[in-house]
Amino acid sequence: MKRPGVHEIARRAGVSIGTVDRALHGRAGISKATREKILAIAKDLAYVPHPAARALSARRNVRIGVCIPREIHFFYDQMRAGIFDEARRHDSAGVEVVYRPVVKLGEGEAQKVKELLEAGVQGLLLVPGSPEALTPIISRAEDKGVRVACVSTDAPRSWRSTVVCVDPLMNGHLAAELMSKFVPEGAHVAILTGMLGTEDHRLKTQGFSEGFAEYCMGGRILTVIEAHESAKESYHLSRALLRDYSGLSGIYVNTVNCLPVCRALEEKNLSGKIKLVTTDLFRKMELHFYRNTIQASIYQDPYLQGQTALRLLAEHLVSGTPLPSAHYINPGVVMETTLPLFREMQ
Amino acid sequence: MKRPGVHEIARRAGVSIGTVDRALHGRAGISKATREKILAIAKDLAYVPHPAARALSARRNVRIGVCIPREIHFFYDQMRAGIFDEARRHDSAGVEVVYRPVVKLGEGEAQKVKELLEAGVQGLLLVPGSPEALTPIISRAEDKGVRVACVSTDAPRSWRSTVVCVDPLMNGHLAAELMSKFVPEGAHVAILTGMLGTEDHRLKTQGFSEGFAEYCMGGRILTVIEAHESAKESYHLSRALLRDYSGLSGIYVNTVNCLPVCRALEEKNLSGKIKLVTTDLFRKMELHFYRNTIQASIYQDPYLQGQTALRLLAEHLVSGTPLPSAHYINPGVVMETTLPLFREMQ
DNA sequence: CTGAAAGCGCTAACAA
DNA sequence: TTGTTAGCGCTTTCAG
Repeated sequence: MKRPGVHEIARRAGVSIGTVDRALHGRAGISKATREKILAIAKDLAYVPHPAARALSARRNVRIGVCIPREIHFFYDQMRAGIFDEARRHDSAGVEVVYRPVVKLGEGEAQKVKELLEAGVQGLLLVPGSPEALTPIISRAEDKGVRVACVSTDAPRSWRSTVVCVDPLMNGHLAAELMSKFVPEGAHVAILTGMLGTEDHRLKTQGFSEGFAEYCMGGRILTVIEAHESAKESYHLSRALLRDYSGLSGIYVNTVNCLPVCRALEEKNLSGKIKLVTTDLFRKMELHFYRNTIQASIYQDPYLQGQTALRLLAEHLVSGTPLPSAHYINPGVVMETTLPLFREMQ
Repeated sequence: MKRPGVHEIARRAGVSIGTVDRALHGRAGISKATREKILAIAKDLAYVPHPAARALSARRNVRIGVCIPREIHFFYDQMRAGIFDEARRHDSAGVEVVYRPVVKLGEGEAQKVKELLEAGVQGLLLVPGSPEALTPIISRAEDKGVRVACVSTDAPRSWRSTVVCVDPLMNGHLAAELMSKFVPEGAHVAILTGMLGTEDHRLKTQGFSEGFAEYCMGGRILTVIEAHESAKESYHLSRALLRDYSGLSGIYVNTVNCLPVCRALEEKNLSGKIKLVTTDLFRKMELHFYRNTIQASIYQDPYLQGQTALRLLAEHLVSGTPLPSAHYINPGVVMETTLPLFREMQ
C-alpha cells in the first residue's frame, strides 16, 4: 500500500540500492543483465522517485535560464512576475532561475542566451524577438540537452521543446467575432497594426480579416494601417482615418498603441459610436473602458504565460514530466465589468 | 549564503536542534526564556523550514476532505479533475484527499461533512448547497482548527477560511454588458433563470438587471422567468416567451438549461436574430455556437476553481501560507472562436 | 527542561 | 561490477 522506493526494487532484484541507482540513472559500472532486470522491476512497480527526497538529497540544482524583454513594461513585468512566483514554488525542489533580460524585444538576445548556456542551465525560457537569428542557437542548445521553451511568440523552425502562447491567428479571429457582433451587417471597419513585418502582428491582422469575412455579412475592411509602434504616428493616422472614412463603424487595434486611437475618437466625440476592439491591457486603458471608447480588449495573460512556461520546464526537469510541443493559452475578453479583477489594474 | 536551517539556529542559540524544534512548534517542555530567544533568532534569520525536508521527515499526512456534488456532471467533473490534478502535485508533500461526494448539490451534505471530520481531516473543500444548514457545522470545524474552503458558492455567515468563486453579481453584470453591445438601444430582453430561491441564480439575475440598466440606454427587461431547473419547462416557457413578446431582442439564461431555449429559437428560425447569452459550457452547446444561436457564454471555469481551492488549502496546511478570505475567479467569455480551447470540448 | 540519535527516500562518494 | 555508507533538513522518540 506504500509507494515503492529504491529499497523495494533492490530487495526484489536481490541487489543493493546503489546498483538500483546506477540502473535507474543509466550510470556506468553495471552489467547489462542486472540493469535490464532492475529497469523491468521498476517499470513493473510503476516506480516514481519521491521528489522531496530527491530534492533533499541532490546537491545538483536545476538551473533555468530566463531571457525576456524588460519593455514593454506592462506586458513583460507581468510575465516576469508569473515566472518568479512559480519559480519560488519550486525552489524546495532545487529549481533556481538565472535571469538575463534584454531591454527590448530582440535587442542583443543572442548574446544573453549564450551567457545563459555558459552558465550551465538545463532549461531555457525565452521570448524570441528574432526567431530566425535564434534558431540555430536554440537548436544547438536542444542538441546538447538543454530544454528550451518559447513564450508569447514562437521560433517554429527551431528544435525548441515547447511554446506557450496565445495563437495570434485565433487572437485576431476572436477580435473579429466580437467586432462583428458590435457592428451592423455590411459594416466598414479598419485595422491599425504595428509592423506587418512582425509575425505576430501579421497573423493577428490575418486572423481578424478571415474572421470578419466569416462573421460579418457584407462587411468590409477598408484599410490596414501600419503605425510602426509610434504613438505620434498612431494618433495622426487615426485622425486621418476618421477624416477620410466617414462611414467607419469599427477599429481593431492589435498594437500596444491604442491610447492615441482613443484620444482621436474622444476628441471627435465618437466613443461608442465607432466600436473599438484592442489588444492587451494596461493601467491607462481603464479610463477608456469607463468612457465606452474601448468596447473590449483581447487579453493574452502574460502572467499566466510566464507561469505556465516555467512550470512546464521545472516539472520536466525535476520529475521528467513530458513537455507538450505547444501549450495554447485561451485569449481572454476584457470588458468594463471584469476590469477590477485583472492584475494590471491593481 | 545558504538558507538557514535548524542547525544554524541551534548553533546561534547555543542549544540543540531538538530544543529549536520544540520552540518552533510551540511544543511543551521548554522554558519561556529559551523559547523566546530561539524564536527571535529564527525571525532574525527569516527562517523558513525546507518544505522537502519537512515532507520527507513528517509521517503526519495532511488530509483534505472534499465534498462536492457529482451532478451536474459537466460542471463538477471538471471541478473534481482540477482538485485531483492539483492534489497529485502535492502528494510528495504528504497531501492526501478524502473524497466524499454527494449526488446532487445539497443532498445529504451535512452527513458527508461529518464523515470527513470524523476521518480527521485538517482541511475541507466543499460546495455548500445549503449554506444555512452547513453554517454551524463549518463554524464548529473551524473552531477546532479545520480550515474550510468553500468553492463555487459561499457560506458567508459561517467562519469558513476562504471561498473560491466567480462573483455571481459580476457574472450577471458581465452578461448584461455583452448583451447591451449585441442589441440596439432601447432593446427589450428577457431573463430565464433556474430558481430565484437559489442565492446564485438570484444574484446573477440581479447583476444582469443592474448591468443592463447601466449599459443599455432605454433598454427594458420584460420578464424574469423561473424554469425550476426543468428542461421541459424551459422549453415551453421559451416557446411562450417567443410567442408573447414579438419585440424581443435578447435572452439571458443563467441556468444550465439553455438547450431548450436554443431549440425554441432554432425552430422559429431566430438564431442570431434574438441574441442569446448563456452561462457555463458543455459539449452539447457547441453546435449552437456554430449555428449562431448562442452569441456568448459566461464561463466559470470549474477546473480552475477546484484547482485553486485545493492549492490554497494545501499550501496553507503544508507551509503556512496565509489564506485569502476570498479568491475571485475571472468570469470568462466563451465565443465560437475559442471553443476548441476549452476542456469541455475535448 | 534539554540533548542525542534514528530515520524519511534518495544520491554519490568510497570500498570491496 | 557491486555493496556500503554518509549525508540532505527536518521531525520525533528516547534518554538524561
